[in-house]
Amino acid sequence: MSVVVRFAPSPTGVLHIGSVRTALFNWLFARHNGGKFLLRIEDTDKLRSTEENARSILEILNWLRLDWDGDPVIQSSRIDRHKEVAHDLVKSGKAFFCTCSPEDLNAKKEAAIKSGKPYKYDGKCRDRSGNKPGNAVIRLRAEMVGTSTLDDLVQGRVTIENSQLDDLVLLRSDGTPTYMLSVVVDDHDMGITHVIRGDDHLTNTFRQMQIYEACDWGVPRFGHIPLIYGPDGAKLSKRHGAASAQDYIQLGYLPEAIFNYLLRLGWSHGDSEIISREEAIEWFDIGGVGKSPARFDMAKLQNLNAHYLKLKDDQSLFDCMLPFLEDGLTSEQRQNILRGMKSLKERARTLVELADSSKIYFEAPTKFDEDCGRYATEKHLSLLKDFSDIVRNSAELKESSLLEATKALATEKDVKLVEIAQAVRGALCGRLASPSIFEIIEIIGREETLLRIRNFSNRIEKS
RNA sequence: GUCUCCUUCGUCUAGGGGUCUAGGACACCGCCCUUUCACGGCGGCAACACGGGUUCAAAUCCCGUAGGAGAUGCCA
Repeated sequence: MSVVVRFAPSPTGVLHIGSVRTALFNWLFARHNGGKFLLRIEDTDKLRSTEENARSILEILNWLRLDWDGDPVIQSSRIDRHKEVAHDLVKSGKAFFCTCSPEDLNAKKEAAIKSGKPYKYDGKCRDRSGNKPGNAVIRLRAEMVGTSTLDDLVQGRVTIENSQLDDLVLLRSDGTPTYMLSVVVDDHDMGITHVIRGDDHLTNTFRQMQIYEACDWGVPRFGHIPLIYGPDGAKLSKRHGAASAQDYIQLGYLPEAIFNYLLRLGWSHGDSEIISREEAIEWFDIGGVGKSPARFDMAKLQNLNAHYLKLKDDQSLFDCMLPFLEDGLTSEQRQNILRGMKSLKERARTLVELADSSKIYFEAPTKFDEDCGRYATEKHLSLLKDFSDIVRNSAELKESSLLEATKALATEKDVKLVEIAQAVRGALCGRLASPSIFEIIEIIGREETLLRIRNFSNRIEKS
């Protein structure tokens, strides 16, 4: 059986992270089954769609390495075809012209709601015949009796009464096709075998199935995956966890982490947590996707990201981090960051954190965390002087020899090593958390070390 | 309102009648390692929404209830 799936975003805004997951599941389904993963840009809402958005969607798919087959289909280029199908349906009696005005319909709807009755189109124009009246819409002549059943790949068997459905609009009064018509026609023409999409489309699927049947086309299989919610169970938004894929890039997440996290959200393979893309392709099964909606957990994403950060080699991690660093770094500064990368990446959860922590290798601290004040005493001032002497007099600045010398100093002065180390750390980094101070000294060198300690000491003396 | 779907630790989940005194991961807490912070190691806290059935046996099957979500557009 050959499998053809598609991802069909509309470029009306930024790509939501939930849509990214839909794309991921489609891609995995295609790759697992050796099928095709097609792309369709649903840009029929000309008012809200932009080229810019469309471009950024492709960028994000590329970023995640979700490669698609063939050229993207641009839905707006297919409008004539959609219209043709609608008119064919009128000819074959499966659809009809309707001249009810939106105002009339609205009035009927409000009346129905007011009287507590379920509303649906009353079929007033069903028996109209002849040519298209001026500003008529085309409605599907929907099946009203019996039931319809959908064997959903994710949701299982779902059945509804056809009486719930009504004669949906296929072509608007201005002659443009509706979403319902366009998806069906495009999915059919593109040879889509499996439609995997958000479960907000679940009930619409029954309407779409009727269009397939009216056209006498085979109905594809459907899989409706649950939406993703924010940490508080509400919709994912900027306020509660980022909402768009672009946000996560800016927050400093790696594509590997997003890939893994999104896959694990609502899907699992036993106890596996860290899943490579190869394993994902091998293991993915659409039936294994959970039916219940999942909440987005930033902490878990961060943990995964930290994991993938550590996995990356120093050079490529540096390249990933580059956009988060300020421009104009000298090649020496870059070299220093690279040398310190091994220890830096153990401490960072995101590229933003990594870039921030790497500052110690190209600029002296300009501000100091409050808790550095603990080491701003007479005693520490004197220790910093002694430590400076060690740095000044060491033949070469090696981590091991510096450590020995500092230990000796601690013994001599009868203080704990930590007292010296933390004072030095504060002076070098402006904060009390960093890689080994001796490693930092080895990288930034004698002059810079002495300078930073002097600056810090001056500060203490002033206050 | 009507229809549809969902409900296992705080979160993501394993589980598909007996192996469940319910497993893993993240988060949290404690201990160890340690010049700090991390990393790593060890340990701890913590869940089957509720009520009825069916069955020798139910987290697992059925029916209700409650709560949540989605659909009900000449948006996509």
